[in-house]
Amino acid sequence: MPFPQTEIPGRLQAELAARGIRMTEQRRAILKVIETAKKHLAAGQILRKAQRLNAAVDRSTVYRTLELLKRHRMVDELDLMHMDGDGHYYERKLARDHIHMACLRCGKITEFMSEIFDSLKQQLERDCRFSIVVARLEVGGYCSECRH
Amino acid sequence: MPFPQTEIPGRLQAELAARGIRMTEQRRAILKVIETAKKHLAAGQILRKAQRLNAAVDRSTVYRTLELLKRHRMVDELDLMHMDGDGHYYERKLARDHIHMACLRCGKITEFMSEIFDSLKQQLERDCRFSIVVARLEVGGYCSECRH
DNA sequence: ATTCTAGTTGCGAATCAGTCGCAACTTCAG
DNA sequence: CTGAAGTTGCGACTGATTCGCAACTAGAAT
Repeated sequence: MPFPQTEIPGRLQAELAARGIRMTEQRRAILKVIETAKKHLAAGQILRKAQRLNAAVDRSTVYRTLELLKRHRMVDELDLMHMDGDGHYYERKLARDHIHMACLRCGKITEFMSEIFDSLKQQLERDCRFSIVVARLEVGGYCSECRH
Repeated sequence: MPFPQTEIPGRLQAELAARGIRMTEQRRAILKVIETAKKHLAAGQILRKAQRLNAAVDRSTVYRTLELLKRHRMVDELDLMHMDGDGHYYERKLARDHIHMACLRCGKITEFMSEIFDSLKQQLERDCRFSIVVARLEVGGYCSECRH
């Protein structure tokens, strides 16, 4: 994730509290997994990691919590060009959107922030009179090491 | 789809032929459905429409043909922000990429071409030394009629 | 501290999109 | 017209995600 160091531990928990959402042991475990993730995690991986913190965490609770976090725009759901099956990946939503580039050969995911991307979103808001809630730009191709 | 009028009927079929790919009745039906589609179709809808042209078309043939077309970059696979379930949508790939905006209230999909989008892709190629094969920008939010 | 209730959970069954193995069938080059 | 390679239908299967429901709990009100 870009600039993870700008994140405060427990931030997600605090944000949920601020919105008056109930905290449970299970949610705490899941939030911690998402906050400390070093890469994009699929739901199944979040489940396994959360269970290491609290063995009681159930699959459906993970899905329900992800749903909750999505609804509150605290995580983004990614496809990462379906590099591996049809599942989704999740990441903490940060202040600024970024682009995901997936290398079709080595599978590496590269993240990139761009002023041009920001302008493009402004253009959509302005020229299409569209009020953006989420914007997801995913690119598939070959990274600098893999393009032949 | 933008500028459908620039498309020649039977174009997909011709392109497959040009690549030395075998043509079958089933594929003809599926290609026709995709070419004449007025909106983005999910695999199941493509199946039903293709079966009207040729009752023998099977679900797996639809999926296998979509896979083939994706491999040859003749269709793009979209999620359309998962407005309805987790399935995918398909559309004929045209010369120029475009952006998909999905209204979270009315469900309308708006397509938009943008020079800024083109520049952004160039920036990724240049600054990240990334060789783009597919780029998918999907935006969720509220369209001009639905933003309160 | 105790009570109460709306919100949350685990469970297991269900759903749903997409995949696969295989034998039968077609396409099309020669 | 023939044969090999490519394609198909079928039905079983997978893997991700959802759901109904009874039991449980967080946290506000007492």
